[in-house]
Amino acid sequence: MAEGHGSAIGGENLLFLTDEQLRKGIEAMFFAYRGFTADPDRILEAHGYGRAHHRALHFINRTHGTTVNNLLSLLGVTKQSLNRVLRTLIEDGLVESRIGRTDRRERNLYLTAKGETLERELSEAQRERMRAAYRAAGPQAVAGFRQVLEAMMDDEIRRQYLNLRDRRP
Amino acid sequence: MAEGHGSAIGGENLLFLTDEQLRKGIEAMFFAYRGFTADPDRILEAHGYGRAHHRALHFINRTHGTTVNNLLSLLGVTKQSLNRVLRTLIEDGLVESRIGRTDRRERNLYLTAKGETLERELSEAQRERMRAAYRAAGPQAVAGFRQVLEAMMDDEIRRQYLNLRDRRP
DNA sequence: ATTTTATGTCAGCCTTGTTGACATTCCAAG
DNA sequence: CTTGGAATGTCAACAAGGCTGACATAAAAT
Repeated sequence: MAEGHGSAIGGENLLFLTDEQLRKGIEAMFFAYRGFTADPDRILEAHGYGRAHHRALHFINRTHGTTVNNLLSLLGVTKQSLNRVLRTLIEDGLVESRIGRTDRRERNLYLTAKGETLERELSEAQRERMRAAYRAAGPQAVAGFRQVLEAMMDDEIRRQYLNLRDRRP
Repeated sequence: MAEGHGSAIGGENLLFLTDEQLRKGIEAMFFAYRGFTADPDRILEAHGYGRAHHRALHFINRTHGTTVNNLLSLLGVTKQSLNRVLRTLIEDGLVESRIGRTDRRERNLYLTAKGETLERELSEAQRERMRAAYRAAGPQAVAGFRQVLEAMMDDEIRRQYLNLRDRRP
């Protein structure tokens, strides 16, 4: 299968990329993502939630008071799909939905104390795995890891990702 | 990124990792994985398949003649779940299932010409994205990327991942 | 001869994605 | 003030793709 296409040759920073190397990268993404979600998944299951709940909790915690629309574009799902998850989180008292002050059509979303507790439990498990991986790989590897991941995102998503810096009040 | 993150302090290879840096890594994984699957997803949709079919095609292509059990442990799903996908791929003439020669209980799985065509279409789209990301990030980044991803895998999965090297006949 | 293994299959359930339709609320333009 | 459109919520229905449990078959292993 197509060995020997995709080779960059020459001057400075060019890579010699075989399809085999690229495939290993693809497989690494696939398997690593499994590890990446494994710990939160276990915690979520114990609480009767799924990954969708985790994502909502994460980004509500990340950008306090975010609107539903903003959350939708971050998560990349339909409002109906998000709404189902959001409803259970609100019913269970993990998320608070406040009517917008300036625009009363909007809802501003916040974690309750209970929601923050679960979010912290989830993110600490995930951070711990990330921390261990970072330590094992070393500082230079970490920088490269982030660079490649950012380059892999769709443009619009990358913009949103970068805008998430230091937004917390 | 990489402004002052991943700074090595103290003795050898120690990292100073803030929760904020770890969170950016977590979000990078989440968003990058979306990009990672975006191109194949579009192709799959046009053919009436889903990600599960892609994964099966990938690993059958990767390890020609693999058994169902082996595929199961690579994919990390139940046989019922895999079987549903596999059945449609066989019915559609993308995959061939041959009775094992030494052990006739086993089924050895192969891509047909048609299956190889789709697999190549999918993997070329995915490789192209990976190649672009690698080029944008540079060789050092690529090495780091792989190191962090490997460190993030569960041990058993990493073993399987490493065993996939150079297995192709 | 019996047990175990590998596989397939049926049935049913859950999560989480989708579309479509429709109601409500409210800002903003005419 | 009325009306159009935007933001949100909700209901219904459907699909993909996970899961469990139960059961069948063939073949290997004991």
